[in-house]
Amino acid sequence: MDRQRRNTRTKQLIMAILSDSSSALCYEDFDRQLSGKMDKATVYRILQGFCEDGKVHKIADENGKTYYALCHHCRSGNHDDNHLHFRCIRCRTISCIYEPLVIPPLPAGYRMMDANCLVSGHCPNCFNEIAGYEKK
Amino acid sequence: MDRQRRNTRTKQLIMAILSDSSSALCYEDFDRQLSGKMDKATVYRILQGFCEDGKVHKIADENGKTYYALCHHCRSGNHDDNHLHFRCIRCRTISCIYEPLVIPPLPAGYRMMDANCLVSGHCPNCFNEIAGYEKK
DNA sequence: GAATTAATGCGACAAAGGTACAATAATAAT
DNA sequence: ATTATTATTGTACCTTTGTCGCATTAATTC
Repeated sequence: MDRQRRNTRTKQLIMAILSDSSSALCYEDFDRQLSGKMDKATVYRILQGFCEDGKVHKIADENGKTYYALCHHCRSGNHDDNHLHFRCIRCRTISCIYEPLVIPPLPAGYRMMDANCLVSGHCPNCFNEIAGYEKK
Repeated sequence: MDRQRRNTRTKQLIMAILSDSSSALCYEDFDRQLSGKMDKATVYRILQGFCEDGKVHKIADENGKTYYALCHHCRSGNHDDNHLHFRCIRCRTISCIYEPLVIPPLPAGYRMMDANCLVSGHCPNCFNEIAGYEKK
């Protein structure tokens, strides 16, 4: 029998922060928005729980730091987050890109079960700002 | 003027380990093959240097642990490792897949500069073993 | 062989995250 | 509404992965 989840204030807060954000968030982002009022362990445990429930997925950046973003089409224990993630090298934000991701056929014998892609470059916002500066 | 590299015994050993391996290696792998004789900091620094020189590239796994593999077409300061990396969920090895990787066109405004893909599943070896067991 | 300076070993340190356990607070049961 | 149950939280501490400063060692150059 599964352990029952309880709908606590902290979980609601964290879920609200996730819903309000257009980009993926790391622990520090949550801590800042929670004004440091919640313990580190609690925040990590809640995010971990959301992942187990299929509500949130993890994204590992180039340095291994973990970011969290809401899932759109996942079910508990059956994540389907094989979409692209984009890291802007200027503003550092990571966001989900929901274009269908086509992984090329793998060499004979490989069986793919999951894909995790982090593309980096300039996001539209930053690209515009850079272009703006150049024109001046 | 760049700081000159010196061709030390340790560097040769680490390069030999990399050349002999068909999969990407993490610090522990190097440490084991060096029988724990080299200091942690030294090993990390050498690997870091190889990366700067375009000889080696880093791969971050799902948990942020770093793996290292030889580069094939990179120049110093100009890495071109946008190939797929494959993590076998059974034997845990990570290997480079040199099939051309086609990133789908990004939404308007995004400028891609680099891509990092970690696909996971079963490698040919493990898939065969699993299939073998099922038939018995 | 001597001088120069890159590389190494050592110890301490840092960031990201997890764990054990007692205290607290959602739910369920009465 | 009150009590019982047990999920959740806070606290303190630990682990893993990796970095830094600095004195010592060893490749290169002269």
